[in-house]
Formats: sequence, structure tokens, C-alpha cells
Amino acid sequence: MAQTGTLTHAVEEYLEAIHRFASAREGPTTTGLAEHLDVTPASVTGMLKRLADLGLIAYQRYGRIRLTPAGDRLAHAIVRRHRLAERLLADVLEVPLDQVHDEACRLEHALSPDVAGRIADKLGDPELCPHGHPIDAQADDRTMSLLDAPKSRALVVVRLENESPEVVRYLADQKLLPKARLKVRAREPVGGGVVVEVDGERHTIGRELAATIRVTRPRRTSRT
Amino acid sequence: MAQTGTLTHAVEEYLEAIHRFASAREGPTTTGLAEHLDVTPASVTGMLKRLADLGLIAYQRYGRIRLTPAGDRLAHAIVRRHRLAERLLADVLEVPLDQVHDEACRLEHALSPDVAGRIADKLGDPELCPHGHPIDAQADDRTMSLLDAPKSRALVVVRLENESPEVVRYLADQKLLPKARLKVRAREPVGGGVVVEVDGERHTIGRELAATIRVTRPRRTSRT
DNA sequence: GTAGAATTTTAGGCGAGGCTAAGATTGACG
DNA sequence: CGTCAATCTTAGCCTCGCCTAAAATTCTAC
Ligand SMILES: [Mn+2]
Ligand SMILES: [Mn+2]
Ligand SMILES: [Mn+2]
Ligand SMILES: [Mn+2]
Repeated sequence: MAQTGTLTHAVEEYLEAIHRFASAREGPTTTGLAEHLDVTPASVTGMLKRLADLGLIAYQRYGRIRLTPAGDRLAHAIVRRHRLAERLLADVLEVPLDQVHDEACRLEHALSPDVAGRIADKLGDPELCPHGHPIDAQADDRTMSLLDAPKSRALVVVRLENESPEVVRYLADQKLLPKARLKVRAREPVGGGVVVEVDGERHTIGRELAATIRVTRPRRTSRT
Repeated sequence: MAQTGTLTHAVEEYLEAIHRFASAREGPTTTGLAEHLDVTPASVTGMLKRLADLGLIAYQRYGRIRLTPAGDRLAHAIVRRHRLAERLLADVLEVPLDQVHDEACRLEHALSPDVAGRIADKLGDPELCPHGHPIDAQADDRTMSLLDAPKSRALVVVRLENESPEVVRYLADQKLLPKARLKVRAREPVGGGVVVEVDGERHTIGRELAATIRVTRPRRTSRT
């Protein structure tokens, strides 16, 4: 059983990745993790064994990958540090949004619980990271994927599941960052994209990308 | 020849340590580095070889350890990130001074040049770390060790060469942090300490500790 | 149900960076 | 100058985390 302070960066990175897949309701797979972490599937298998030995995941060969309660607790702590780091970078240091994720992904391993707490204090216990992910409790999720969203209804972007620099930069150009208001105008048939209207303009978002954008009907309270 | 982004944390940590010894006019030694880094002398020898292969230090068995120009440039960059991190922790996040060094010692490896630059911007290009070490150029050093300081003259603490939590906490208690004004009142004979008067009170500082406190005659401009 | 494709795991290997124990070198001192 | 303690290096070993190539398993389609 692993102790909080004793995890290597690699172990933390795997826990974080597994947690992300699970949160996105996507079963973590060997290949998926390999792509996400930019290592080979063989390396993932090796680490999965080690994580299982540490009691952080439940797993047997060729089987499902799931965090144990202990692994989940640790993963949450890591993701929390990541998101607090993102807020510090974005709000205090004014790092451009598309770089924020990658920078935080290194910082998260260097933040002590104490410093993380001080960041939260300093920023007034923010609820969301700059991409719209909750920093603390996962709460119940009333969002839907942009891919599944109904046509012609007012919608708000809640969060971006894909935080890579290219995606964030692209969506920033389209004004599709969290809090952006939009409507789905059309859906192109057979594998085509989603036509959205945002800020008076229409763009087409490809299926794969649309699937990673979570939206909701606007909350009455959020109309500033 | 090593590239900036390609250094491992361990290599960075050794460069930093070697740089610290050199800055403190103390020749870096295998044993000294081993103690500082909390590894065995044998491990240090192994790493020294690797650093020599990388062209970062000039060194041959049983010989002097010196940074090459390339190693020195990298070491400076690392130490600069360390001290900027310290200022961020101390000034923005209000981390207690005695913890600041250790936290920064992990953060320094996770800061990109871009983020380091933004910290410097945000803080208005600070000149000193919270322990009194210069963040950029080393400039000429007019300080002396408290151990060598003349009796009965007004002195100011410039910096603490030893930034460990115990030392910083102890000196904070004695009000001997940078900018503190003091006078040497006496020197105990044979290995004894230095009796200083600070803030109206007298304390005795042991030889070893006194040697790590750098002081100077007060600059006329610094009398606020 | 089975062939072929996709996925996953094993086997074997490597470099980084530690360790211990043992040997080499240096240097201090009588 | 020689001896002995301190310092430093070598030798041999270990774990972590990655790799490639090959084998095993599962999934998909017919
Ligand atoms: Mn990460
Ligand atoms: Mn985020
Ligand atoms: Mn460090
Ligand atoms: Mn400092």
C-alpha cells in the first residue's frame, strides 16, 4: 500500500491519466493510456502491474482497469493539485490558456499539500479549473457532449475534456471556451461535424472534437 | 553536450549543488555533495562521471570539481528558477520562510523558462531571494562572514548561505534574517561562538552557523 | 464458429541513479 | 619519510521505467 508522499512522478502521471479516462466515462485501456502518456502499450502493461502491486488499481491481465478506493483518493489529490496549479498559472501568472495544462502537468508533482492549500486560499477556493473541470467534488454531472446536444436550443460550454494546446488554441479561436453561449444549428450526416452558432458566427466542429466538448442548457443564474 | 530541456532532475540537482558550493567559495567535494544531496559518496562519483561526459563539469578522478562554462550557464538558470520560485512562494503564497527553500527545490525542475519569466514579471524583477541571494548576476560581493566581522560596528545581515528549515527557523527566532541590524559584541575563545547584539538582545551564535551568515556594513541608502 | 485484426502481454534489454563493500589515493602528522 | 585516517573510486548489484520483437488473447466479421 502506497503512502501519499512516496509516489514517483511516473506513478502519479498514470493515476492521473486513469482518473481522466474514468471521469470522461471512457474505460481506460492499455492503448488509450499509452497514447495519452506517449509511451508504448508494453510500458503501460508494466506499470499497470506495478500499480496493482501497490494496491492502487484493480486489474488482471486482459481485464478492466479500475482505480481502487486508495488509488482513487490519490488520483483525486493529484488532479486537484493539477487544477489548482492551472488556476495559479492562468489567474496570477497570466500564462496563455493553451499552455496552462502542460505546465501544470509538471508542476502538480512538485506541489506539497501545504502549498496546494495555500494556492486554494490565495485564489479563494476556486471551483473550476480554467478548462471547466471541477477542482474538488465531482458533483453530479448534468452536462452532455456537444455531439449529443439538441438543435436550436441555447447552450453553454461547461468544460473541455481535451486540454491539449492545439485543441485549446483552436477552440479559443472559435470562441468555444467554457461559458461561451452557442446553439447547434445542424449536424452533417455520416461522420460529419456539428454546425454551431457562437457569437453570431457559424463553425463546423468535427465529430471527434465535438465529443470532447461538454455543454449544458444555461442555468438561469449564469446570465450575468 | 547537454541541451537545456533535456536534463534530468537529478542532473539539475547536482549542478545546483555544485554551483552553491562554488558560490559559497567552498570547493565542492564528493563527500560535501553527498551530504548536501543525501546520497552516498559512491553515488556522487557516478554522477560526476556522467556530468563530465555531458561536458558540464571539468573533473578527473581524485581531482577538483569545477563547472564548465556550459555547466555554469545551466546551473545559473536552475538557481534562478529556484530563487524566483522562492519569491513566488514567499511573497504571493505566504509560505513560511523556513519551508520556502525545500518547496522551491522541487518546483525549480518543473518551471519552464516561460513561466519563470512570468514570475519575474509578476514580481517586478526581484533582485534577491528571500534568503538574500541574488537572483540574476552574481555582482561583486562586499559581504563578509559573521565569523570574520569586526566587533562593535554596525552590521546588516545580507544573506543566509544555509537555507535549511532548522537553520532558517532558528535564525528567524534570533531575528537574524536578511536586513537585520546587529553588532558583534564578543567572540568566545577556542571554538566558541560569536556574541551578537540584535534588536537590543544578545545571543551567541556557534562558529559553524556564524560562518554561514554573510553580513556587511550598512549601506547609507538602506537606512529606511 | 472461425479467420483475421486488434489489443494486450511477455521476454529480453537498456540507461539512470541509487546502494554496499572493498580497494585506491591522498594527505596529515609523528 | 612512513603510517594511518580520511577521502574517493571501483565493482557489483538493485529498482524504476522505458524500449522492441514476439507471443498470447480477445474481438469482429463473416
Ligand atoms: Mn501530469
Ligand atoms: Mn484543466
Ligand atoms: Mn533543487
Ligand atoms: Mn533562497
